[in-house]
Amino acid sequence: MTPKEKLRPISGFPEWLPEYRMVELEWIDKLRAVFESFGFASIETRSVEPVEVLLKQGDTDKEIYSIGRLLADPDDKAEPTYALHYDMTVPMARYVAANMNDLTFPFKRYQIQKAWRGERPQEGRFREFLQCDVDVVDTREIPLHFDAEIPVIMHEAVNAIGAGPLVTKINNRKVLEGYYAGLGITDTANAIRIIDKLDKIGAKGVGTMLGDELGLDGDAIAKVLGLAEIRGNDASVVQRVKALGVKSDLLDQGLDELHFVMRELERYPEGTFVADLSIARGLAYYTGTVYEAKFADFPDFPTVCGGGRYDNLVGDLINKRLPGIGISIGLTRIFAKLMREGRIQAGRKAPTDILVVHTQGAPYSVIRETAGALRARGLKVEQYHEDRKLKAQLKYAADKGIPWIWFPPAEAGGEHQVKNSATRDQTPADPATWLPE
RNA sequence: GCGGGUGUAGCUCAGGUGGUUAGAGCGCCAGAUUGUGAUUCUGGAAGUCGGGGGUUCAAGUCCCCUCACUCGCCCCA
Repeated sequence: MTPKEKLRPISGFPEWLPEYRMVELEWIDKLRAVFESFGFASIETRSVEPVEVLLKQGDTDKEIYSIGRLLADPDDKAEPTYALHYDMTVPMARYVAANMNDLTFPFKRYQIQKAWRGERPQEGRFREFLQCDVDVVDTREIPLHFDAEIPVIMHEAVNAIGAGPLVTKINNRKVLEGYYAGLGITDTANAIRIIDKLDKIGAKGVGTMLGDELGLDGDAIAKVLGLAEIRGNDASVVQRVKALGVKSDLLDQGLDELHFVMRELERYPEGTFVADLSIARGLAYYTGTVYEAKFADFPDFPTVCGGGRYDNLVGDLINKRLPGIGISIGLTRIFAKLMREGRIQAGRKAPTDILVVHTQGAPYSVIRETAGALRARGLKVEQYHEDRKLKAQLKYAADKGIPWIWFPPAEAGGEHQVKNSATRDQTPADPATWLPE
């Protein structure tokens, strides 16, 4: 590997400059505040899981990164295979199952962590990214009210970081599965996968695929498309689904649930939460309400938040059924897109409030004690550790956007001065009492 | 996994049809009557032209392979 290659960016592993990272940190603080305002507690799970834990749920062809020790013996069968987690849901399920006795249910937690996926990167798709998950897990049946609360939490969180407006589409897996069952479609998983392409390839393309791949006749295709085209802001969509005349118990149950959720969300501005019967979500473990949110301004950009209800995530891990519901916010995806669109106002390059310059000839102890006195009063203070020409020190402060410059006296007991970077006013000041502004 | 595009200084890029010691702007460092930020001026450091092979008297330039980045497809929590 040449030195040049060592320096190259790695596709899908984004890094931000300090001025942007500061904004990202502010976002994280705001998201935390919203999650905690709803009573969710934070946990952090390890970055790796046994490969079998990650593969057991969902599909088996996941693009996951496995990890190993460079010094491991490749023939050692006892060496376990770990992999970086590709979401927070599966690790959370494992964590809950492992700590059943010590958790109080319903267990409500949020997690803001990196996730890793090996998929080919492209705009909005990374291999290492930050994700914020909010979930509720219970040992008993989870009330439907959570189905309405979860998207509200997400909505408030996204608003808090100024990333909206989003359009959140809502559907219910029971409606899809019940409807397809009522039509006699057995391969619901594939039907859902094809329907998911409606936005991309249109009704005609979807109809062709349904015919070619699932062997549906024109009548069934029309029925499937008829359902997928239903969307609306309120509970009335339920009537329109019923009007299609497909019958099944599961469908009725799903429609009742969807009706309840949409009724609860009717108080939000039109277009914020929309029932959309074409939304399916790829993940296999969803069993009820599903959510998918996109930027209102960038409809072609991939989903930025997604989630839903699942009957059971831990069934393979312990002999117990733990239903849950949650949603995930794609922090890196949102951040990178808004950055690309120039919507992120980069702040200062450092948190420093005051730069204490190295006054020519001043004893180092005077400079250090000056900085210490200011720092002890809660200010963010850095010293210029080199007796370099003032011009260079001031340029450093200007380049970093440091708002105040402090001039310690050349000898102990002398006069201190402070300068406002913006106005360039310079006045005597006492490090024991001085305050900004 | 498949297809298109692109790889030259820290960054953004020039370098018709091959031809002496590979350039610019920005950035960086130093200086312009010995310590207060700008602009300007002067000087300086910095590139095995992504890597390997081939054609040729001669390759940054042409051919092949390979790697990386990037856009799209596939897939997608």
